[in-house]
Amino acid sequence: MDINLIEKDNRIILKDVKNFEPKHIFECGQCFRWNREEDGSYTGVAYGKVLNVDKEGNDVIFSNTNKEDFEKIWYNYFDLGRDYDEIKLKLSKDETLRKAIEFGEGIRILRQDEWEILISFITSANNRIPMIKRALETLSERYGDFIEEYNGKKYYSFPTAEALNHLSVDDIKSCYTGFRGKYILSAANIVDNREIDIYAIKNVSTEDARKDLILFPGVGPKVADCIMLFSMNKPDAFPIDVWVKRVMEYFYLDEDTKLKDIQKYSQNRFGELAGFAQQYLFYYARELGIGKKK
DNA sequence: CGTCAGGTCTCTA
DNA sequence: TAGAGACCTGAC
Repeated sequence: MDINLIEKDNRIILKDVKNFEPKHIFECGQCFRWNREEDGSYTGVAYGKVLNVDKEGNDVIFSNTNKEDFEKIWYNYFDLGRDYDEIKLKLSKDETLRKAIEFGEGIRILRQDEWEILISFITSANNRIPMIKRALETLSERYGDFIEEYNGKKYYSFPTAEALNHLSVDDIKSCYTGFRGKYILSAANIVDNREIDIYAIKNVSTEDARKDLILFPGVGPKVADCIMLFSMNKPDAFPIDVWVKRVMEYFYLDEDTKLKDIQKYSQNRFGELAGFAQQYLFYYARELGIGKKK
């Protein structure tokens, strides 16, 4: 995407940006450490930096940053090199997706850190979003590094595998992780001891990456697909959570379709763009409560 | 008080 | 190989 950017006063302004809506990006279920401010902007931490993102008209404003970090971190993080017009055009041939895309037109898939996403989605299993956020924030406050205070709030980086590997299960459980604490510690152990190189998995095929990820305890097919989609640039991954299951059954399939059959159907129907379809459908389903039983 | 939430693990047939 | 139960925790 062509970027027309202005740098001033510790800000980067991207002029006339299409396919970029902070609410859609930060609330489509892919990230847990971005929070809405009173003015409607979002502040979050990624790659050890604090950033505030806002939109004014068609301009996107990144505050608390500079051109160097924009080029080094944020351009890639926000997937700004990808042509979302083309993706939307292809997916819009499907009538349900056309509506979902219209609804979440500003979604982009973030390119997040593999380790952080591994732990984040292990934490997400059978959990609620506010609880997941609280657990990850607590882990960061206690075991990450203090970065800076921004608008009166203190921000911490996500703890490293090494930092977590030094802890006991009870330390990790006391961060509201519940029964997932043992999985988190185990993942820290595996990554810190380099039994699995979490940063090399993206280099193998989606099918092989899924097999590698499932070796981590607490990682099943759904969490593996989240990790691949949200941190490994594998857009053919299609995580099926309760919302996606509901929306797929509601629009495309019978009730009580088995996960494996939904997986097959989606892969077949959406192919290389399945992950993007998943994001539009998830946001559409969750915001509208589609298929939710009373 | 049960139920349930961004699933996965364990055990059984 | 498939299906049932258990599982931290807290909000309803």
